[in-house]
Amino acid sequence: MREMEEQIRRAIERVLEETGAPETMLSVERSADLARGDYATNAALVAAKTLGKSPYTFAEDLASRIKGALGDKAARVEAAGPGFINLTLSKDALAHLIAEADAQGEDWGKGTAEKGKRVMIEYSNPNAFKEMHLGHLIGTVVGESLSRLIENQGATLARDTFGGDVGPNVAKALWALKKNSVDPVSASDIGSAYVQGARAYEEDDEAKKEIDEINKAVYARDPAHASLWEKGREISMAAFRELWKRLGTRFDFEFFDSDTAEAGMRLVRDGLAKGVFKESEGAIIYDGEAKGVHTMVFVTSHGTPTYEAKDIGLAFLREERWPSDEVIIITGNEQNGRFKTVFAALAELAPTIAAKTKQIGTGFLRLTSGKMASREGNVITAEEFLRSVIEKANEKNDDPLIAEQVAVGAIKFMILRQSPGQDIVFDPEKSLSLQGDSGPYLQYALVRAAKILSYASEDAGGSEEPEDPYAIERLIMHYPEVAARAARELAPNLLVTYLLELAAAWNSFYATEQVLGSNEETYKIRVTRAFANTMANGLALLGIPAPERM
RNA sequence: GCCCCCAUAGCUCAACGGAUAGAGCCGCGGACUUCUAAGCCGCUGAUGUAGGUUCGAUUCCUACUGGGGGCACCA
Repeated sequence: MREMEEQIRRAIERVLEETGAPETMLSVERSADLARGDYATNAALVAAKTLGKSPYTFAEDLASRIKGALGDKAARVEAAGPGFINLTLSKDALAHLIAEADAQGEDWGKGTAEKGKRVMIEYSNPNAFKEMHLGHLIGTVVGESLSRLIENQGATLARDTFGGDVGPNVAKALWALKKNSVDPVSASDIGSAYVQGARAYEEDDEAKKEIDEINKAVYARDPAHASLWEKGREISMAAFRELWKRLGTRFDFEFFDSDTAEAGMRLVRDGLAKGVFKESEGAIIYDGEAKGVHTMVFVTSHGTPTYEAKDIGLAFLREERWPSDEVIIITGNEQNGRFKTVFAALAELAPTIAAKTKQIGTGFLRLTSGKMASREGNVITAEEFLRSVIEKANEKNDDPLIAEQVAVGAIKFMILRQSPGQDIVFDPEKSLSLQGDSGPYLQYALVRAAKILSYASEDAGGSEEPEDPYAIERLIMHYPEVAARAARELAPNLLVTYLLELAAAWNSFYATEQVLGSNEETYKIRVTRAFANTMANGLALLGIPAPERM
C-alpha cells in the first residue's frame, strides 16, 4: 500500500469527475490537527464555485462518495468548517502503514519521484586560500541534505564542488605568504595571510600593484609561483576535506577555477563572435539590461576571465564529465543576481544546459552582535564554531564521539530548520541551544526509542491493543509524503518541522505509556520500532548523526 | 538611480490561498520511586502601514515605511 495521499487524491479526482466538476487545483494535505482526521481536502470548496453549489452541501455529498470510493480504508469522511472534507483512516489501514514502517527499516520512506533521473548538485564551493567560515557551513549543510533528499526519491546523484584557486583572493594570500616568507603548514596560516593581503590591497597602492601582478602570473601558470600555489591549495583543500568529512559530505567531483578559466575564455570569445557578448572599454561584457538582468563583465580588459566566464566554462565541464538531466547549484543568495546574468548568457550559448540548470541561494549567517567582516579577520571559522559547540555538548556528555555528533546535529538543525534563502541569525554570546527545538532533541528522542528496543525481547508479551491508535502512529504514517515533498520543493525545513512534531509526539507517548511489560507490549514495540525507523531515516536525510546514547 | 529578497509573540523561527496563525527560547507554575529529565504537562504573548483581488489573504497585486543584498573589469 504505497502513497496513501496519492490514493486518496485519485479517489477524490474520480469522484469529482462523477459529479461533473471541472478539473481543479485541489489540495490533499495532512490535517493540521489530528483531532480533525488524517487528511483534509479543499476539493468541495474549489469545485463548488464553478458548479454553483453551496460549498458545505457539496462537501457533504462528496464526502459520502469519497467514503464509498475508499471503502474500508477510511473510517470517517466528513464535511467540516466552510466546506473542507476531513478524512480519517480506518484502524486497519493505519495498522497496515505502521507495519510497513516497522518492517521496511531503512527503506521506509523511499520514494520514486526522481527514479531514473541523473542529478548533479553543486555546493560548498570552497575558496582555496581562505578558511572555511560559517557561510560555507550553510551551503554545505543545505547541499548535503538536498542531495540526500533527492537520492531518497530514486535519483542517481553526483555531488560537485567548485573551488576558487585563481583570482585576486588567491593572489592576496600568496602575496602575504611571500612577503613574510611563511612556509604554510596549516589552513589558518593561509587564512591569516589572506586577511593580511586583503587589507594591504586596500590600504597600500604598492601592495595592490604587486598583488595584481601575482594574479596575472598565477593565471598564466608562472612557474615562479607554482610551488607555493600548489602547496597552499593542497593545505587548504585538505582542511576543507577534513571538515566535509566531519559534516558527512564527500564530493564526487572537485572542480577548480583553474580547470574552467581557459574553456570559459574560449566560450566567451566564441560568443562574442556570434554576437552574444560585446566589447566595451576593452572588456567583454554581457549586456543584460535590456533583458532585465545586470550587465556584467565576463572577460576583463586585462584579458583575465571573471567568475562569470568561469561559470560558463564550468557548465560545459560538468556536462562533459557527468552528463545529467538536472543541475542544481547552491550558493549564497548574494549571487542570485549574478547567476541571472550567467544563465541569460548561457541560454544563448547552450539552451539545453541552461534550461536544466538552476541556482538556489541560501541565506547567510548574521550575528546578533554585529557583522562578520572578512577583512577585519573577525570571521568565525567553521572549525572554531564546531569546536565551541562541541565544548558545550561536552558539559552533558564527555564521550568525544557523542559530543561531536550532538554538536554537528545541533549546527545542522539550526541551519536546516529555516526555509532556505532566509538569513540565519545567531547570537554567539548565548551559544547554540541544545534544548527545546534542536538537533539534540531529535537525537534524544531516537536514543530513548532505541534503548527500549534494545531491551525488548523476541517473545514480547501483552497481546492487547489500545482502543484507539496512539497519536504518534498518525504522524509516523505521513513520513513518506513529507520526505517526497521536501525533495520536490528542495526544502529540508519541511522535514525538520515534521520530525520535530514526531519527536514531540514520541516524547509524550514515552512519558505517558509504559512500553515494556505492558498489556500492549507487542503492539507498542511495533510502534516504537516504526517511530525509530522514521526518525532514523529522517535524520539521515538531514545529514544529522544518530548517536547511540546520550 | 535601477533590480532582487525580507518584515509574524520580548527573542529565534513555522504555517503547500483555507478551519481556532503553530513551536522553541525567555518568564511563571506543575507532575514523577516504572523503558535515559538534552524529557513531560500547564499559563502569558504576534501577522509593519494603507488599499485591492477572492466565498476565504500571513500567503497574490499596488503603494508606502523599515531592513538586507546586487548593479563593468572583485569573488
